[in-house]
Amino acid sequence: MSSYDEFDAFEGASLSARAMAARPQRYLEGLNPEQRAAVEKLDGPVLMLAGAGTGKTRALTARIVHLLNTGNARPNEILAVTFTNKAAREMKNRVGAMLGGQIEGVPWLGTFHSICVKLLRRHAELAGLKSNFTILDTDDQIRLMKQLIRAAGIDDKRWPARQLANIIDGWKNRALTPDNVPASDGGAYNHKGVELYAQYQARLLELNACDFGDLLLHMVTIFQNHLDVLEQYQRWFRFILVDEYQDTNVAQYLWLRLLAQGHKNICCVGDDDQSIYGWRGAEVGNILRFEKDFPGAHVVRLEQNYRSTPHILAAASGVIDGNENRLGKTLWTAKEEGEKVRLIGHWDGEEEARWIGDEIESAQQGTRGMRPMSLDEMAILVRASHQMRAFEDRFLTIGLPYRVIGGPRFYERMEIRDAMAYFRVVVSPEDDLAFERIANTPKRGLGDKAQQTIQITARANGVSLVEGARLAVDQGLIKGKGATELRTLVEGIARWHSKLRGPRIEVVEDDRVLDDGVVPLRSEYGPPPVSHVELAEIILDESGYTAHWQNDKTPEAPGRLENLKELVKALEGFENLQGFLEHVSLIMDNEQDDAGAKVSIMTLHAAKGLEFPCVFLPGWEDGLFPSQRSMDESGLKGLEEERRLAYVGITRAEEVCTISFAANRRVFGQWQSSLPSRFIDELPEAHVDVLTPPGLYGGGYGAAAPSMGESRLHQAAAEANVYNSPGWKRLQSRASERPLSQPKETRSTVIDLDAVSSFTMGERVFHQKFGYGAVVGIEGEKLEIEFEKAGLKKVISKFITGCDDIPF
DNA sequence: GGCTCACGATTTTTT
DNA sequence: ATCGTGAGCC
Repeated sequence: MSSYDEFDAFEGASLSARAMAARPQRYLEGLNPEQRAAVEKLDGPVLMLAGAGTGKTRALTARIVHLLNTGNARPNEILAVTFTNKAAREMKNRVGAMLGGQIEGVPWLGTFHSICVKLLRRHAELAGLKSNFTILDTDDQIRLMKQLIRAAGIDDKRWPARQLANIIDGWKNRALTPDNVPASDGGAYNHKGVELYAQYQARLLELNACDFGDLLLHMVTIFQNHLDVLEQYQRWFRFILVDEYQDTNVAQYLWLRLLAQGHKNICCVGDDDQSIYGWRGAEVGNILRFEKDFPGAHVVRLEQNYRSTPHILAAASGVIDGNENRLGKTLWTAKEEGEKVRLIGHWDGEEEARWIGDEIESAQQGTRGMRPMSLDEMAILVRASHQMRAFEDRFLTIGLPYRVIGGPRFYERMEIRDAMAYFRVVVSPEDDLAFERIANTPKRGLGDKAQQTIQITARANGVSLVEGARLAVDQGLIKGKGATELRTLVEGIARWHSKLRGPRIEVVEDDRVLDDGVVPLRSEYGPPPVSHVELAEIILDESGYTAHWQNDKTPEAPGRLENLKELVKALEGFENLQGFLEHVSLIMDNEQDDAGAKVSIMTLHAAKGLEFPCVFLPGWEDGLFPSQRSMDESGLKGLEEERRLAYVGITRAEEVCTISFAANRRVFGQWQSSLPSRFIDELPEAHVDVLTPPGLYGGGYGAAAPSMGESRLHQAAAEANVYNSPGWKRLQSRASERPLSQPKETRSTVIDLDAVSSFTMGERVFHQKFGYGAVVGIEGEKLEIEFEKAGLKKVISKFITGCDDIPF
């Protein structure tokens, strides 16, 4: 019934559309009334305010399916944008699952960047580029800027390239081209910022390249300056959907607004309370202003939370209430009470890590009437990544498996970037930045002078660096070992390049553009002589790059070779090298599929969108969280963003949420004592349990806790300052010096019993994280090892492998 | 060209 | 503390 009702709202729909509308709509079942309203209100602007854990992805995907199923849109008329590839992938999968293979997919579902690449390749010439432009990552960006900075005679030590990159990124986020930068920003980068920005943009065009920010900026500029192009897409994209709208920056906002001007069917989903990316250009204002930007907007609030217990929700709400600029939502849940949010103070960061480690081990067994939990169900969410170390150290010591989420991505690793640069030069020999990177990697005896000669020769002849290198060698401008090696490299590149494709064959012109949403790529060549996977191996071998790491004796070398193998393996999933490079330039994620249950350690930012039954939130100290820097730089705005971060953290927890702080912490090598976070005061007392810190049974702090009654949590928290008294310091320092084997260890039955200590004193061993070292002590399965790089550590033997190759 | 030493920075991070 | 970078030295 209702399906017909809402369908009737669309006049002039074709018979086929009507027929499609009659399909069963199982995807609507199980949606709550608000979700359903957000799904079914198809025309006009819609703002879906989706609180944490309220089933926003579900509603969003149901909306796409509904658009298709009712015949209101064909797949290629829907533009659905996300921020991350992960989100895009998830949405694709869920839409695909709901459609059950009826429709191939939604071609214009992707990240802002991937969609812009697709668009920009079609209209590259309007931005002064060729359609095969390369996309530079941050590293390339910085190297390029450094060249320009030095060329301008600026001391790049006093004025780091990184800083310029941030400034320029900031401008691009605000959709500012060099000639649009407001005068008030003129002082940026020692008054040279705007000039260098212009130079940088010019250089990018010369290189036929653009950076991430350009993808959006170019498209916004094209839309603004070429009405015909804009109108074409305005007509084409009849329905627009945006995920995480609170994270959009000005450029993304303009891009969306321009495109939505046509049909005005734009549905933005987001949560102003989860806006935590202001520091990289996100404008909460975009979501706050939505109703003004899109008059007549329909606002739907998703407030039923399916994730957390009432105590957890209440604690989160109590904290976020402290923010002024909010659209306002009240989350509720049908779940049962559950445990209160737990709060505990510690003497220092190490003790905090030790306590959390113990808690995790007992949670695995299931204590205090709690069900036993798997390590996969637990996470530690920190404000800053340096906080992770304490946990890693502790968990390695007690043999608790953990995984760090985030951190350096696979494709950002040196060896991967080197290999990719090789592939890039082979695919496009005019890619100067890539050539620069690999020219002397591995070492070919090319010093600064030789590299300069190549640059000069290339520039003098108006050719690429590869060509320049060839000329320089031919003309004898480079001599000796370097010349021979360079000639080999240049010849190698030409040889590998020739293996990319087979012989040329006839092609038929095909200028289909938008009908299926994909630019048809037609092969102009016969099959290549070797597969691209084999070619990749050939390149890495013949260039000497593989050998370079095989000869490297540092502990990282084996891992790097392993990564290279993985890279080549990843190639198998692609048609050719070009396709792979395109994918990688946009998709920098790093799926860790390592088996076995592990506790997750990550930053609060990385945790957004995730959920765990049991969450630990350590380090709630003023200065660390909220971060001093954030408050110094952005004042109240910064503090509010930190508060939203607290909200995000608490709302990750499904069943148990434990907040902790330490009275003392080592920061940059200095001991520093700090006060509990102001956010702790904002937790509603009725939903919090104050726990007794370890080692203080019957002590002042422990006794104080139960008697809190009317007193504020703040007082309990402030008790941490009792720790600053000399007496406590003595007591505590004794407590923390207690040998690691005492009472706590007896509970650690998790340790792998198969790992018989087969190690001998003085044996040379290898550890995944610490590298090579020598065994200097053995206590059962616990080894004391003097690592060559990492120093003396105690490690469980199952994390250690012996090395039989080199006798120590 | 490769190594050592000193200096400086050091929130959060996607594409 | 620690990591990365760059200058200076062998």
